[in-house]
Amino acid sequence: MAYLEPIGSVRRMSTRRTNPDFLNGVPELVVLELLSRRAMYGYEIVQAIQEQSGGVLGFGEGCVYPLLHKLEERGQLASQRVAFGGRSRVVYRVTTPGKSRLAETATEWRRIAASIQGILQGGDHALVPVHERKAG
Amino acid sequence: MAYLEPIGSVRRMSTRRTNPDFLNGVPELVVLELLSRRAMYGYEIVQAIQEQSGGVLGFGEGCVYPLLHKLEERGQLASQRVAFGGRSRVVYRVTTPGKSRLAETATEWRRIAASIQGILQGGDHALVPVHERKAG
DNA sequence: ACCAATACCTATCGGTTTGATGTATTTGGG
DNA sequence: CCCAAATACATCAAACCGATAGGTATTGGT
Repeated sequence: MAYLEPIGSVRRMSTRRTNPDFLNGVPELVVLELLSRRAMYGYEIVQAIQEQSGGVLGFGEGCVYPLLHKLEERGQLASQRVAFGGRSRVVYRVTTPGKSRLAETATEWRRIAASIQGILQGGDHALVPVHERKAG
Repeated sequence: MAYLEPIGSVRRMSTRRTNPDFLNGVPELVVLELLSRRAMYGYEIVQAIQEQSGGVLGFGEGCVYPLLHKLEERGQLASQRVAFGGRSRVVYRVTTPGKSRLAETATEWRRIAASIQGILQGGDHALVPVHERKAG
């Protein structure tokens, strides 16, 4: 059906983001956090993450959209289709369970980040050999 | 409790760790950091991660051993089999390329962690990146 | 008409971590 | 002495996640 032209291959700006690892679970946390401030639509979130992170984070649409769907399935987000200039956007907001989830994951993140930070700054002090024999 | 257990099925304490996500790439960073202080063997590293993180991190052997092999393949670690009381341990140390790698990933981690921290504390006042500082 | 940006979506690939299991040796308790 | 637990190495399947590349449609600028 397609014409012989690469009509589908819309050589676009590329949604690539080249994130540097360390990111498991972070998209969820960030999306919940951003949406907890105000309702947003998917495309907007993708850009907001880039901007608010100063370009450090850049989760593509292929990461964000499936995540939004998943969070909605879980009942942590709710969506609403909103007409906007003859066009429609799917606007998401955080539900009450979603707020709980955000609180949990944010706390968890701080714990873990602090722990890693501690190890990275551990330097030569706090150098305890692992010869602690189980005393019990 | 049948005593006729197959000899191989050693019902052990289970190496499960139940880490809470947020961890992609972190094992590598932590292993390089710990080894940069002093040479260690695998089993020791697994325990050191738990202890030095105050129990927050707990990467199992199934995570650490393959990681050690991978890092060695990359030339970022070097290993040496060391006899120890009729037993042998594989002791790892960080190579020069490994130290570079550690420096890179540690810097990267700080960038990302700071960014996420910023978003989590962002509230409504938009934080503007302050990387305009430049010597010269 | 064309192209870029906007706006939604899905599918697939690859890497990582989890959790289980295998194997062998040493140590400690009864 | 025997057994269980701890030590110490290793590998593997499944699951999960994010990166990347597609796919479709609308709008606005030139």
